Amino acid sequence: MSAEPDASLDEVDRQILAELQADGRMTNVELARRVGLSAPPCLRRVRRLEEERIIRGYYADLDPVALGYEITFFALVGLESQKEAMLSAFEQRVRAWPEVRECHMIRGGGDFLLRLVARDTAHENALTSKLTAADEVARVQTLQTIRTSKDDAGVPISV
Amino acid sequence: MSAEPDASLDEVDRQILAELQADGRMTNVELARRVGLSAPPCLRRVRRLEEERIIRGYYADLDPVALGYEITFFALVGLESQKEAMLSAFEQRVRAWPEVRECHMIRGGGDFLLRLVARDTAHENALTSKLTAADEVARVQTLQTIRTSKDDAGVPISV
DNA sequence: GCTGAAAAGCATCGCCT
DNA sequence: AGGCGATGCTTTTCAGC
Repeated sequence: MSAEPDASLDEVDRQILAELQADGRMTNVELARRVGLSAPPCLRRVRRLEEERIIRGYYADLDPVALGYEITFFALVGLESQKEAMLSAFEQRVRAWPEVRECHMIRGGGDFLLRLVARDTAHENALTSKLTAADEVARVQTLQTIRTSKDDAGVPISV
Repeated sequence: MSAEPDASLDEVDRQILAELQADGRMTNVELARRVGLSAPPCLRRVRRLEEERIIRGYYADLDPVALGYEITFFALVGLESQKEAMLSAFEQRVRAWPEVRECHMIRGGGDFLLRLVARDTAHENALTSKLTAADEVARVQTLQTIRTSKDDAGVPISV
């Protein structure tokens, strides 16, 4: 499923990826200028990177507060058992909750780390209760974010 | 610092945000068609949303593995004290580490949740050691991701 | 605050190096 | 592989509703 047959990325490809990671709406002409190519070969490289799923998509980064989500929090969730059926059942359950934005299974058995958003404290409490009440769930520890000093998407790119 | 004077987003604005959150490279003509506007007013709305920092930017979503980062992990870091000077010192320290992609202060005093990427296990161990060795740090618990079943950027948008 | 036309700029193709 | 030139869209501005 993941992208790299040989991961044949030369320096120009890495520069393209770094530029598009920083500004995904840049025009191809501007991108070409920055990496020192003319427009057509630059576009061909971008298309190849998209086809090989090295570029997985382009997203607008929105202010959660402007959209009514005052709270971002994480939850460490421990399940009743680490049987695969139960792990999958939990994953399927939270997949359907729009407030759960990320769900990561953690090494060590039966634990998940979730990232959630909530409109306010009442909404946050309701979500925590809904997690605690789920059949598969044994314990929930919420980690409420009170300040975020760094929030970079993606990965570092050394060009 | 955050964006909303009145958060005057009508239904069309929300639709625009939902579309651009899903595909940040969509042309303005296509966006206008989807939200039922002609191109010029649609572009004006997008510009307004950008100026008010409701749209904070656009980025390409890249495959970490293709760029050589096999491992994503989280770290729960407890500091020696919760004095503001020590909290800031820790934040400044990790701001300079490119492998630390997110740094969130957690309610309850002196704890941080970090998201990090590493090229391999050796790199991950080195990062964990570097965290443990930092002056401000009392304890580090790494939460290694073994499978991610949901990884949605942004927030849910009810149109 | 929208529409429609027009100018400028961009994406993209075919061909050449 | 990269560059050039041509074509059809897209973006962007501006007048008018």
